[in-house]
Amino acid sequence: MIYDCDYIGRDHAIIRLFCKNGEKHVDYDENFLPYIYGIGCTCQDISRVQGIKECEPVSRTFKGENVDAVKILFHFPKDVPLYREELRSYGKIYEHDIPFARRYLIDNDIYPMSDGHDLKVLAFDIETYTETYPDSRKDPIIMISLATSEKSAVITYKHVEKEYVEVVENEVQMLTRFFELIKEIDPEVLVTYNGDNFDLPYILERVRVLKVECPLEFRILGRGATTKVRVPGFCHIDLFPISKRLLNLTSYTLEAVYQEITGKCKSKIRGDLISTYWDRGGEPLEQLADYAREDAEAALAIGEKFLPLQYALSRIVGQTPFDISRASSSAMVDWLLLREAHKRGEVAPNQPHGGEYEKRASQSYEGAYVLEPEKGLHENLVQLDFRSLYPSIIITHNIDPLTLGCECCENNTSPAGYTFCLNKKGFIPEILKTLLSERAKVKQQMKKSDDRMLEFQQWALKILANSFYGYMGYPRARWYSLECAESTTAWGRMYLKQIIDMARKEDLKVIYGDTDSVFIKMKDSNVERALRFLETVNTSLPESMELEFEGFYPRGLFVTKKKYALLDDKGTFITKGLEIVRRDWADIAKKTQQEVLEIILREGSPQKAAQVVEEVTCKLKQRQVNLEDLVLYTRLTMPLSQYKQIGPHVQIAQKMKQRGEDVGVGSTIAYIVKEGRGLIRDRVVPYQEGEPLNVQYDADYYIENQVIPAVMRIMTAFGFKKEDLIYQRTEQMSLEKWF
DNA sequence: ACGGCTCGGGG
DNA sequence: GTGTACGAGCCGT
Ligand SMILES: [Mg+2]
Repeated sequence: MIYDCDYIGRDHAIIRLFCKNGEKHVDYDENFLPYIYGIGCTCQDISRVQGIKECEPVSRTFKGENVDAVKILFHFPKDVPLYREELRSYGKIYEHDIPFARRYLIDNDIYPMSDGHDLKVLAFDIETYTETYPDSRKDPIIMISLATSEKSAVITYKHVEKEYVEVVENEVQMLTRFFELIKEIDPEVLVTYNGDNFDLPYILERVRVLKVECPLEFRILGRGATTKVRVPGFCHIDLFPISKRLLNLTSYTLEAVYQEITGKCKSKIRGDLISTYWDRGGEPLEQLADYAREDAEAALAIGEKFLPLQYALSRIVGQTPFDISRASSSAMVDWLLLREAHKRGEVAPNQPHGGEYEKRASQSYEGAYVLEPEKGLHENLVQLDFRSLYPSIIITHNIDPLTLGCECCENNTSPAGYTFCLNKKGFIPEILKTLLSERAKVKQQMKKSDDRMLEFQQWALKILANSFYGYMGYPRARWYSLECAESTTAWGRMYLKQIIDMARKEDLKVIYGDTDSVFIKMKDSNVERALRFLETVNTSLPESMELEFEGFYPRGLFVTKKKYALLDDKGTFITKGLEIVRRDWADIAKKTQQEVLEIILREGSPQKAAQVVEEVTCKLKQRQVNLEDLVLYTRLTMPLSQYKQIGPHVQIAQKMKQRGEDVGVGSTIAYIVKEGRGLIRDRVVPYQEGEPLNVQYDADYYIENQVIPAVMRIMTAFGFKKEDLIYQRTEQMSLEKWF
C-alpha cells in the first residue's frame, strides 16, 4: 500500500513511492519523464526550442474528437514552467501544470491506499512561550506533546512531577528528543491541528534559530493562507482543514471539534496565558502539561475519526492522502477526471487562464427552487427527499460538456434551454454512473460484512458523486460548463415543482420545499398517506430518479426560506440557517436565541418564548447581567494602518495602541459597548477578564443590536414585532386594552 | 438585493 | 511545487 509519493534529484527526477505492506519500504523509479501535450504544432517546430528532451507525435482525442497531438518530453519537472511560454508560441499546450508525482500516479495506474490501512499514527502539538502573539524567532517552544494509540507523552524542560512527562535540559534537547521519539515510534502518518500554519513552520524556525540538528525535512509549500507542510517520508495530515469541510460548527477550535466528535469536553488554556502558567511553576505548570497532553490526544482522537474517510477518498481519486486531505471536493473531482481522461486517451482541457477565472467566477446562474414556507409552528411533518437528485439528473439527461448542443434530441432540452444528446456517451455521466454503481456494490457487501472500511468507502463515493454538479460550476474546473450546471439546477427545479403540484392535487399539505426535499403536514403521526404518495410519484419518475422517505418530525418551526428548526422523534434538534454563528455576537444574544428555540420546539409555546426575551431585556435594563455575557471578540488580522473599514475592534485597537499597549496582528480584541451618543465604534471599551467596568454598558445597544435581532430571526414567524419583546416599564399593552 | 470587505485555526 | 484558497457572514449602498 502506497501512502505517499514525491520525487528527488537535481537534474534528473527519481520518483519515490512510500509503501507499507507489513514492512515499510521505499520504491524508486528513475524512468519516468515529465511531459506536456501540444496541439496544432509539429515536432519540427518544437525541436527548435533548446532544452526540450524529446518530441513525439501521438494520436489522442480532444473534446471527444481525434487529434494529432505532440507529446513534449522534458529532462526535469521544473523545466516545464521554464519553457511553457516559449512553447505557447508554436501552438496550444495542454496538461502543463500537473505536479510530477501526481502525473506519475495517474500514468502508471497507481492508486494510493489500495490494500489495507494499517498505518501508524502519531499526533503531536507544541506549546510556546508567548506573551502577545507568537514570534517564532524569539518565543521558545516550551512543551511538545505526542500521542499514539498506545500512549501519550509530554517533553519539557522545567520539572513536572507527572508520569507521562519527560524532563530534559533545554529547548534544544527537547527538540532533539522529539525527533528521536519520532524515529523510535516510526509512524507513517503525522497528525496535527493547524500544523500547516502553525506547529510545523514554528518548529522549523526554532530549528534554524537554535541550529538544532534535525533529521526530518519540512517542505513548506505555498506561503500565506495556503501554506501546506510536507514532511518527506511521512504523510502529514492537518486536521483543521478537514474539520472545516466535514463539520458544520460555529467555531473550529480544537476544543469545539473534539467535543463535536467525542461528546467530551477538554480543558483549554488561553494562548496568551500559557507563559503565565509556565512562569508560575507548581500547580499551574502541571495543568499546562495536562493541557498539552490533552491537545495531542484530542488531535489523535479527531484523526481516528477522519482519517479513514481521507484514505478512502485517496484510493478512489488516486492521489495521496496528503493532497486529498487538503483538496476541496471540486478539486478532487478534477483529479479524478484527469485520471479518467488519461485512461481514455483524452487530452484534458486547461484550467482557466488569464482573466478567464475571474470571468467564470463572476458569472451567476439560477440555483435550486425554494418554496416560501408556511410560516410558524407545525406538527406531524413528513420529509420526502430525492435520492441523489443532481447526480441522477446528470445521468438521466446525459448532461456533459460534450453532449451539449445536439439536434437529434430535442425532447432532452433542459428548462434552461440547452439540449443534450442522448445518442452518445457523456464523459462525466459515464464516470458518475461508475461511481454510483460502485457505491451500490459496496452497500451490497456491507450487508454481508461488517468491515468498517466499507462504510467509509461508500461515504467517499457519495461525497464524490454529489460533488459533480458543483464541479461543473466551479470556476477552476478543467471541465467547467456553466450550461451544464445551469441545466442541472433547472431540471432540479422542474422535478421539485412537479412533486409539490402532485402532492397538492392529492390534497396533501406542503409546508416547505427546498432543492430536493418537501415537508408535508399530516393530521397525526400516521404517515400512511405520505407513503402511498411516494409510490405513485416513483412510478412516474425516470428510472434512475427516486423520491424517498427521509423522516418524521413531531414538530417543526419554519421562519423563512432556508431558516427552520425541527424536532425529530428521538427528541433531537435540527436547525438550519437560524443560529447566529459568528463570534461578533455577544453570549447574551446566543444564549437567549438558543433558549427561545428550545421553548418553542419542546414546549410549543411562542408566548412563553416571548416572555423569556422580555425578561432578558428587563435584566439588561436593570443591569443584572454578567459582564462576560456582553463581551464581543474580534481578531486583528492585519496592521492597523491597512484597514479600510474601521470596525469597532479596529477603533479600540487604535486607542489601545495610543495608550502604549501592544496590539499587533493576531491579537484578539475583547470589548464592551458603553453608553453614550454617536457611532458604536466610538463607544467601545476594552474588556479585561475579572476587571470591573468603570463605565455603564449600553443596555439599549445590547437589546436593539444583539438580543432582539438574534431572536427576531425566529419570532417573526409568529408575527411578533420587536416592541412586543422588549420590557417596558409602562404597560402599553394594558392601556390599549381599555380603548 | 448586491457587492465589497473581513475572517478563520494555532500560541 | 509542471497547482497559489474559499466560503460564510456582515456592512454599507
Ligand atoms: Mg496545544
